[in-house]
Amino acid sequence: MNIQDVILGILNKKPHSGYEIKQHFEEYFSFFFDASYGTIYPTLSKMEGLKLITKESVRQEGKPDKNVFTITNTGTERFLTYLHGPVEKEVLRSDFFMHLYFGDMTDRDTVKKMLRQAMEEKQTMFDDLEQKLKKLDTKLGTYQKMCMELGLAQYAAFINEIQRVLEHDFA
Amino acid sequence: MNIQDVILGILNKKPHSGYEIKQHFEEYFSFFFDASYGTIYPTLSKMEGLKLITKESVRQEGKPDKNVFTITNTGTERFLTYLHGPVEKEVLRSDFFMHLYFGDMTDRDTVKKMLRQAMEEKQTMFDDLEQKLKKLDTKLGTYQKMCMELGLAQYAAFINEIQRVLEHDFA
DNA sequence: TAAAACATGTAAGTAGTTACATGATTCC
DNA sequence: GGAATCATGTAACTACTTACATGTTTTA
Repeated sequence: MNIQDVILGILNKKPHSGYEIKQHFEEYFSFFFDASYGTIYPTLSKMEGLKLITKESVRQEGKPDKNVFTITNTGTERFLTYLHGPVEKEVLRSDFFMHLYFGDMTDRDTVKKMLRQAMEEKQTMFDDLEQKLKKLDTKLGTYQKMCMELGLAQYAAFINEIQRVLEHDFA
Repeated sequence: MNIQDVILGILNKKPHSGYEIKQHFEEYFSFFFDASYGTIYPTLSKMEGLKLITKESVRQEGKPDKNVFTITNTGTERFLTYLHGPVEKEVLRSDFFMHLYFGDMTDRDTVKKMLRQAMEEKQTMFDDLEQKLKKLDTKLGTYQKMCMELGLAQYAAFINEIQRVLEHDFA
């Protein structure tokens, strides 16, 4: 999976501008993927050069012009190749786990505070994702919902486990 | 969190060679952090230049020589600064979620297979981590165990949710 | 009139991987 | 003798972020 595959997937549903692609990332899959404008715009140019997508300038009322990108047949082919290909190993990079791992090098209270904070942050993420799921309910397909429900299940497990640890080991 | 902080944390317990550091990554926190030799060795050289660590060549019986690195006072200070500093947002990059998200662009059976495979892989990771936790029991500190238990809890939640989906939506 | 949202893009830098390259020693 | 493990390192490359730079339009 690279950002090109992800962009192709989004454009395969309907045309988007770079700005809209970034919004899609934030709205729909911020919890398992993200990319900045600094990656999106150069990638779109590159993909246009590769004939995977085409650009069209669109005038808007009350908003600046935008460059809308549409997927080509080559692009769709390439996306389906990705989709039918092997699923890459998932990568987690967690500073929270690292801090916890080395917790014995600081005092109990610092660790306790960190655990509480991590739990609260996760709870916020849980609430946000849950709200999003409710709000977008009819707009979402089965698989999009599954992604969010899986995300929620993992968040809930994390929260419960921290709660347990806080009660059991830090009483 | 960067790799320097992680290496300092490991060396703060006891001196290690680059090879041993990589082994530590794999043995203890492969599920939330990893780095290759291509990063480890150049980083160790850089850290030696910064006086965060010192190098000593050690002859071994039945094995090639190794360069053992020891943390300096400056290194310990720097590590504690990291440990007391803010916890960075965790980053997940999941090709599995991406494939699932775009599942409606392929057939049900392909998705079903993918879900099954993901569940089996997670189960393997769960089993490996659980076994490691049992095997290393006495060697692990409270916080190391917590990390592993948290990891297990999240794996279990993922597995259960996939199982539920497989029974409920793919019966 | 200032902030927020919409919109696009570049340049410099960071952080990492993969593949290559080498070599010792042990175990089968 | 060949595979596995131990051990170190470099070079080329990939992929990304952050900060910079610019500008429009709407809303408070």
